Amino acid sequence: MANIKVRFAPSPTGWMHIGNTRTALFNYLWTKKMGGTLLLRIDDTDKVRSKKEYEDGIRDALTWLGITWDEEARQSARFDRYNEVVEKLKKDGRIYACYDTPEELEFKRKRLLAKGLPPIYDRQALSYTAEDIAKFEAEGRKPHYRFKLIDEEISWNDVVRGTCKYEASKLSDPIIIREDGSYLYHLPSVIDDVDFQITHIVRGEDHVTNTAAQIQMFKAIGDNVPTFAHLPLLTGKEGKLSKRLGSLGVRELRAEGVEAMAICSFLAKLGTSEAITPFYSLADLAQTLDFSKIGRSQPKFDEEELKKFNTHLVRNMPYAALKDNFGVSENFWNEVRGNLDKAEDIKIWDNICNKEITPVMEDAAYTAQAADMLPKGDFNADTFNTWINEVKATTGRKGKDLFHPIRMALTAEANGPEIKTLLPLIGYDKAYRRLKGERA
RNA sequence: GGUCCCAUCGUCUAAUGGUUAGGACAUCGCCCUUUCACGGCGGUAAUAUGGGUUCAAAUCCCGUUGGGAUCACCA
Repeated sequence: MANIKVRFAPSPTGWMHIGNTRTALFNYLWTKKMGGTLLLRIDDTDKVRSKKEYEDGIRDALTWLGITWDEEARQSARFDRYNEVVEKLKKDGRIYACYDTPEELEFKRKRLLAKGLPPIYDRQALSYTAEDIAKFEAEGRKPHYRFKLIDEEISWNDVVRGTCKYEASKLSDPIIIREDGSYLYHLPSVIDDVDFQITHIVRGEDHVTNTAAQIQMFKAIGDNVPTFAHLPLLTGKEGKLSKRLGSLGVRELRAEGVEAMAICSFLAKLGTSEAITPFYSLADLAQTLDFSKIGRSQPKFDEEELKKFNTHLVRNMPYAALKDNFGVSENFWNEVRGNLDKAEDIKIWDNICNKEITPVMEDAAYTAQAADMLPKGDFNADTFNTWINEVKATTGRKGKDLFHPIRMALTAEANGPEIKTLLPLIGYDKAYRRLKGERA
């Protein structure tokens, strides 16, 4: 399987979300594992809905996730090429003009559905007479164009679904050019896949019937049909579909402190027979990619589980994997990370150990007394035990009464890393002053 | 409604005709820890349903039920 080439083809009509990300990720991981190339193709044939801001958003999200691409293409720049192919296909009789209005089509669909029939286009346009067409034109109607499916069985061997078969007669001839002359998704996508020599198409399962129609397009244009891999779609907690818009955005997750590698590790393993475990680089993750381990049923994506997983990943994160070390040392990170919920929470502890805080005084007289017993000089790992034993012996306190006022004075937080490890980080001066109730 | 796909612990899944139905996450308990965690150890917990086929079915076949996709002048 030499020189694989895949593509991620988002349409800039919305933000990157979890479903998109999963598709992009699988494409990316596969190129990394196989040494292939990834094309980022902006599918902006829909001029009305495509927006620069969404396109930028997609790039930002991919970049933040660590998903890089080798080549780039834009469909709106390739209309001349599409026109060329359309001319050929028209000559071949594979593309035909239709004059139905959207209302007429809608009506036909509803009628078929009401009769319990599949809402497939009836191909009335294929039997237009010259008079019919002249009449439509006289009415000022503009044609839209359909791709004519050949009535035969279409089959392919899907990397995740195995052998797939469709009867073309059960499918509608897809509309490929709108009444206003603009292109719809199906054909340009195929032309690009041919021109950019895409070898494998990895996309969501929602595309399987498109694949059937598109295989005929590939054959009509040339002879190279790429290999397909259709990933089962993610569902939401309540079984609702979480595809496309309306599902969770990458930007939101990022803003909530979810690590890029948490998203990638989670999405790469969800729905596979492998355990979801933290990976700290996409390169490592890529080595574990195996399409044969992807199940065929639809996994549930639960945002809460992702967040729990993120916490787990952060608490085990090596210093080297930190994108932003927030100005703390490796030693500091290792001492504190086990208590973090999000990586940026390290700032809270940096603040406590290295900046100024106002102590919380639960028992000022007691902590002041304890302050005077603090060993002078540099603190080390044993300092706490020595000190607390003396405090215990002197005051007769024990348990919560012994520790809690000290923790609150020292850190102003009820929970956190052991005071034993914190004390050397805070140092004598700050510790003494905080125990005395001073801001330090 | 047509077509296609799916159905094992709460969740993701393993077991390709013979297993005490395994693992991971979550959960619960214990240990560690004079906090919260991290970590270690252990427990609870599943083959949707009805028929076949077979000495033997989670596994093969048919039906039912349930879920999803698609059938757009979206991608």
